[in-house]
Amino acid sequence: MRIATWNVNSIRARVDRVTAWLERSDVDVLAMQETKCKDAQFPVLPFEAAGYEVVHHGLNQWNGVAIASRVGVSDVEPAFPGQPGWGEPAAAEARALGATCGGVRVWSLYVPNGREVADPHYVYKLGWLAALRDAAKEWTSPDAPPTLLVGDWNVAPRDEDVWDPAFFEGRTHVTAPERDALTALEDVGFTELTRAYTEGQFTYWDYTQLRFPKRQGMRIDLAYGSPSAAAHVVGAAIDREERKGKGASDHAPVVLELDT
DNA sequence: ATGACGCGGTGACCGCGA
Repeated sequence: MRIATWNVNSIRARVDRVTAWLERSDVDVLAMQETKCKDAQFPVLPFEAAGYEVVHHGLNQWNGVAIASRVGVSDVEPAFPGQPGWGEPAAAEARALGATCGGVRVWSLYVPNGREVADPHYVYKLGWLAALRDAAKEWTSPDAPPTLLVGDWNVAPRDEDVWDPAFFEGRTHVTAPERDALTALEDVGFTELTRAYTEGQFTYWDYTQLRFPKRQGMRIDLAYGSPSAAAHVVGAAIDREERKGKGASDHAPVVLELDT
């Protein structure tokens, strides 16, 4: 089974590219982030024509997460247990969608950006990741299905995961508390699954400043697996070709290969 | 070649992304 994650940066602007990629990539499940639309606006027909069912969670033009699957989708959850909200008063955002596809529990996650270290959004980001860790504790028990947490984590786990650590000094995505929040996932039994197969590669390049042709990117799109999921991983790849050309998302798709 | 930001919604700008 092949499972991919991709921050598509608006599914309505990108649906032709995304479905064309699906049709030639032999991917069974695609987790998408930043669909930027409400459920009724999601273009399901092109996915169905390609042979995929789609579940989507979108409340407005911000955020939005989806899962397309050609191996079934069941037990859909539009948030993880304890997921914090944002705003005054705090309200749930469309940043997490869980579904069981081909026997694997897949979570499509769009972690809050954080904006700046001094911004309340940064506090929200850390709280969101802490709550996810608490929920994930329950997903490593022997009777839980193999679980994958995939998406745009908005954290570069190591210095080598950004093109210039000095550029990011004092900025979000690289701070110790953010990195510790990912380590905490490992402490409850999850393992990052893509790095071993994609060393030195990035998943995101800013649209500005010629970041992509200059190879100035970040590794922020990651896949964490529970022990029973990690045991089945036999490969991973970042499809950098998809960042090229007019109409590309600023993120590349990340593909995970399982021996199931 | 991989090339100088791009979404959506609103209203001819702005919020947001990272």
